[in-house]
Amino acid sequence: MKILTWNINSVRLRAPLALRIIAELGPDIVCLQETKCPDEQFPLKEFTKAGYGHAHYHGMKGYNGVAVLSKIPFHAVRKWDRVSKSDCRHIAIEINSQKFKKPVQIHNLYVPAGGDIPDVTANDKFAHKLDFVDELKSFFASSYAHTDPMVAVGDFNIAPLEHDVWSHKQLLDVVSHTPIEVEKLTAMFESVGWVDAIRTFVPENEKLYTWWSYRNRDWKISNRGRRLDHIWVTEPLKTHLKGYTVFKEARDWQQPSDHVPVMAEIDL
DNA sequence: ATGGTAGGTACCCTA
Repeated sequence: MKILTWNINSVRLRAPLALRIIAELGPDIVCLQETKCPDEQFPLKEFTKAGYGHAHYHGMKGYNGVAVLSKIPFHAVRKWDRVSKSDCRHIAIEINSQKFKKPVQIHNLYVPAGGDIPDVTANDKFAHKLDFVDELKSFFASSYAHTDPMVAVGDFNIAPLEHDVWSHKQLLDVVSHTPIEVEKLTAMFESVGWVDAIRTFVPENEKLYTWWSYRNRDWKISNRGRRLDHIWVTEPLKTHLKGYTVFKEARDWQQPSDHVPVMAEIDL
């Protein structure tokens, strides 16, 4: 089972790129963030034609939005408001697996970016981001057990490790890598004993990025990246992890997203 | 220290 996550930054503009990614990587389940698309305008037909006939999406006009597209059937579709906002950042599905007695929960998350100033009193968006991660921590801790088979993917907008950013020192005061954000994400990580699936394949002392700003003359030459996109699994799935892809070449395509697709292969 | 780009919407917001 291949599960792919990608911050697509407009699904209407980049559905053709999503189809190209699908053709090259062959994921079973595709989780998108920043679809920026109301549900009634979602380009479902293009994905259905490509074999992704099962869909669950939750979007709004202009901002945010998350979607799950799948080759295989799923059930128990859910969506949540977070931090008292209906801003389309958290949905989930369940799939049946022969390997586990319980269905596997798959959560698709778009954590708020948090604005520019890393100060909750000066910046409401930063406060909202921290509250959002706090709420996810409580949600996972109270809703699930460490023994539940689960996957959480998405744009978490936080690069927790020193080598998840191009310069740990220079980004300590930059939103996405501040100690308070890392502390909150770590608490969420511990809520149900998540495992960082991609870092089981790439050692922590190796640089790994999934996002490069649009605001660089040449993203590849400056290579000031961050690892903002994640795939986490719970302990029961850890020994079932078979491989990963960070599809960097998609950053070089025409009209790219600033995020690249991240995929994990899990024996389910 | 600064400003740089992109998408959606409506001429400014968020990233």
